[in-house]
Parts: sequence; C-alpha cells; structure tokens
Amino acid sequence: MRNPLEELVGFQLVRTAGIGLRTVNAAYGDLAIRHPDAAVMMVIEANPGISQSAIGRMLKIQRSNMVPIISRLSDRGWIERNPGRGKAIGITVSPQGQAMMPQLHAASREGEARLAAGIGPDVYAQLLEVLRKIA
Amino acid sequence: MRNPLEELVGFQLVRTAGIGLRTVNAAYGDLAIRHPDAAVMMVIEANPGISQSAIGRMLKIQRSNMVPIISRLSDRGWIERNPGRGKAIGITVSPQGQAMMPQLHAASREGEARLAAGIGPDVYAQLLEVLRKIA
DNA sequence: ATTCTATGCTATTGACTATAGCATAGAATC
DNA sequence: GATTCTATGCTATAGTCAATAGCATAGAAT
Repeated sequence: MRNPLEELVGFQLVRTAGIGLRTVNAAYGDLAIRHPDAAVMMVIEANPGISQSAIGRMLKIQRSNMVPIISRLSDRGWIERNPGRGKAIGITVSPQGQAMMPQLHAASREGEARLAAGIGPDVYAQLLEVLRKIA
Repeated sequence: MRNPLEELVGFQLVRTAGIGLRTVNAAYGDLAIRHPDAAVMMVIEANPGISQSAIGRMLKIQRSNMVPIISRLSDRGWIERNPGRGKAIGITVSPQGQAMMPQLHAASREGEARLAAGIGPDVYAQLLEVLRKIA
C-alpha cells in the first residue's frame, strides 16, 4: 500500500505534531494540565508581569482564546493578576504556582525525553534545529 | 520578553503544525475540502479498493473518526463503496471524483509552495527530510 | 475634546480527536 | 460442525482547541 502523502510537508507536519502532542500531554498526566496551559505557565514564569495579550502573541493564541486559559489557571490559584499598564493586567505566578512549577518542568522534560526516545536522539536534535529556524 | 519554549520540541511542533495546517487548508479554499478529507482522497486514489480501516491506519485516524469522513466524501459523489473482503468495503474514487482530483492536486501543490515560500525553500527541504525520517 | 489603538472579555461556531460500546463477516481452533 | 477470535464498520458522546464577530474601557495621540 502506497502512501502518497509522504512528500507533502503539510500533512506530515500535522501528523507528526499529533504524535508530539499526545506524548507531551501524556507526560503531564498527573498534573491534570494540558499543553496550552502548561506553555502559558512557563511564559508567565519567564516574564513576570506580562499581559495576557502578550502571552497570546508569543504563543500564537488569539486574545479571545486566552481568556479561558487564564481563568482556569487563576481558578487553580497558580497565577495572580495585578494592575498593569492601561487596561492590561500584569500576570505573575503565585506562591502556590511557584510550588507547582518544578513538577511542571519535570513533566515537560519527561515528555521531551519520551519524544526523543520515540524518534531517536539524532532525529530529535535535527527536528529541533529546523523548528527553531522556522520560529 | 523571553520565550522559554524555544527548546521544547513538543510545543514548537504543535505551533509549527498550526501554521502548516492553516496554509494547507487555505489553499484548498475553493474546493471546500479540509486536509483530512483531502488526504483520504489521495490515499484512495493511490490504493483503489482499500478499506477505510486501512486508510485510518495509514493516516493515524481512528476507525470511528473515519466514518464521517467517508460519509462526507460519499455524499459528494467522489467515492464509491463496493464489497470487499469480509465485512470490509472496498473504496474507489468515482468518475466524478476522478474529474475533481486534478484540482485537489493543484491545490495541494499550491499549499506546499506557499509553505515553502513562507519558511524558505532550504528550511522546507530540511523539514521534509526530518519528517520523513520520523514517518 | 476627539479619534485611535490596545486590551480584556463574551458568545458562538466549527474542526478534529478520544473513548466506549455494538453487531457482523470470516478465519481459526477445537 | 460449533465455538472462539479478530477485523471491520458504525453509533454516540465528550473533550480539546481554534476562528470569528462583537462589546466596553483605558490610555495615547492628534
């Protein structure tokens, strides 16, 4: 059986991303967090006081789609919202969130390790290189 | 502002796939078809008489999720279902579908071209190489 | 003072995936 | 030959995430 999609980057990219997504989300299993929320947490940690619009720009998430993410993280007590510039709200990781971050980073590393193991370390490195060029 | 996700393949992959997906789907605009259906059409064309389970295995789509795709393509008159082995149904591209396929291939090539233009031809080639290794 | 821009938010829709379960057609086994 | 096993097609449902349109407000710019 022939797969005519092999040389189509568009399809291969989506399919490969599916594998990566499932691997990463599986690694977050115990934390009950999914990759968008995890990504947002890491961005806030690295940029205290950032606005949610700015997070969205960095992660290519639209403003309207940021709302439920931030609400969820706030409900869990992982972030705090303080007045920012203009109508913007400065977001920081709460003490409770700080206490959780090591687990999140560990799960992230675990997911990457499984991914690397799945596709081979050399291919993993090459993939990262290409993706960084695109970013 | 620092992006802490740069070295995480999992996130970068998902994000990059989003770009690829939007580019490809945009190229299919006039045909009113989305990438999963387009991919299924190409697989059927390349493997006449294939069962829908086999298509799903090739494209990493679950059996249950194949059902609406095949129904949609059948409703549009692009495929035909004939008895196959066991309970399986042999699927082929209908004459009407055959007449449409050139447009689909053209749209696919267009999408790939836009993708290549967007990320640069050299990066495109490198990306394809890595993705094929993973597949 | 008025216009412009950015931000946060609501509401809704759509695309795709994941899970669990059911019924049937052959193949395999005893 | 009867029974078990496996593969297939299908239903139903829920969940995840993205896309679109629109609203109100806080400052900046003019």
